[in-house]
Amino acid sequence: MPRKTKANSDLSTEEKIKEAARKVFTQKGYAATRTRDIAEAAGINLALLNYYFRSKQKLFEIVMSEKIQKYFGVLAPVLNDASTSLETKVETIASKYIDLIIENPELPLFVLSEVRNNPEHFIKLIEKIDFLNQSVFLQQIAQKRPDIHPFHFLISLLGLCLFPFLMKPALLRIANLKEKAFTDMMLERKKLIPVWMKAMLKTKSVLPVI
Amino acid sequence: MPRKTKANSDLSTEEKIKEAARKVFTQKGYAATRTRDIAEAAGINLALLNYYFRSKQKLFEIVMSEKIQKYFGVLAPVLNDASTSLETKVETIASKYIDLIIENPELPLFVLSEVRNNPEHFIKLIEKIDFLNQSVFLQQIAQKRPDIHPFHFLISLLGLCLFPFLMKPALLRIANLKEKAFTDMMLERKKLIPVWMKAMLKTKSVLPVI
DNA sequence: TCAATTATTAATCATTTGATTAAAATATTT
DNA sequence: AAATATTTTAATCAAATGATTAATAATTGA
Repeated sequence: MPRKTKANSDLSTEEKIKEAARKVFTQKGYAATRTRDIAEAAGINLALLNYYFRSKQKLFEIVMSEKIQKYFGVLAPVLNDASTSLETKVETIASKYIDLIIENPELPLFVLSEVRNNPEHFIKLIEKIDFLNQSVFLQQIAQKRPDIHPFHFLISLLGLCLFPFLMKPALLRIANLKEKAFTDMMLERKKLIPVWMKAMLKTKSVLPVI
Repeated sequence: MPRKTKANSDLSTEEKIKEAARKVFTQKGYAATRTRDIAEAAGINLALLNYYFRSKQKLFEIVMSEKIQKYFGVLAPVLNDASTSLETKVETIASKYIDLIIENPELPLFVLSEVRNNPEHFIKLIEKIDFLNQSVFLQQIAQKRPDIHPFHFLISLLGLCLFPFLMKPALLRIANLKEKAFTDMMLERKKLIPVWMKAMLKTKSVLPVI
């Protein structure tokens, strides 16, 4: 067993493994990742992986937890801030989210894939974001557009931010973009999305009243 | 070798395997799928899989090709129709796409994951949609909004259609939706998205002129 | 310093898994 | 029906892979 009791000066091995795991898992997904890949990427002996983290699964869960926290942690405080306007929230979310994902471009697809493959791992994490239902953000939307389910707008906002990163490989090829040009476009979207969302919230009602 | 020369009355075995492969591959992704899973789902002996399709990889490529064709095949004719307005195109795409995905809800994530894991498999297929660059659709957008890269709008449109399906598992849980309610929301989006896109295309310019 | 603890390594295990083989069953042709 | 071709099955192989073990090295605490 690895010791955890003592303040060990050199955390590097354990951290190296986690770092490598983050990288390989996010790149290839759980099933396609071999523990040997992680060991190699970390520059450590394969057995050390099991020494520090019992199993591939355990290591994955740790890395995953952190990722999800990062993924949704950005949202929570913004969405529940009663002191800011809806418009401000949209601006903040678009800006923070796009920045976050520019630095973790593989995160969205990774999370979505793994939620699909192992939904049970995410029950706890999803419970953490149950606050969303009662969030100030959704209330503000509902107030402005009582005719449309507020989740329509939340999904749209997230989709406008995230989807380009999901399409990135295809996009680079089809639109003939370089990495830099793609990033620039995503930075542009930080300005575009709030404007778009504002316009979307203003549109006339088209859904039948029930 | 399976014979292919003769008009065999009973295609069922080969087709059963493909059907099962479609299902299991799209549900779990390539790496997490075991040929035994497919065989079991198809109710056939494992060896038959290799008898009809040499290898897991070959079977996957066949199934994949068909899926992608379906995925992008809907777009092509619509995007290149010079006789319809931009608005009409947006309506048609939103409507057709959402219908398509309601019937293949796992398709988007499957395609995106596999493009990530094996981009080389998709080079040919991506070449097929190179027409997009010169498509009437993009030209119409560029004409209406010369200040914004037309791909911004294409991505947004696709994102608004597809992203809810990617988020579906989380959404059902968080928004407390049932399957039916989710589908209804997606049908609503067929009306909402064209209205939204129209509003987005009308917004005032916010990007700096270069 | 030296015993005890912790970390690391190489070798190996056991299971999973894609694929093959040889024999049996079924269908087709003559 | 006999011969031939095709399909299906059970058994098995070989490689990959997650995990363990036993020995060694390094570190720590007395």
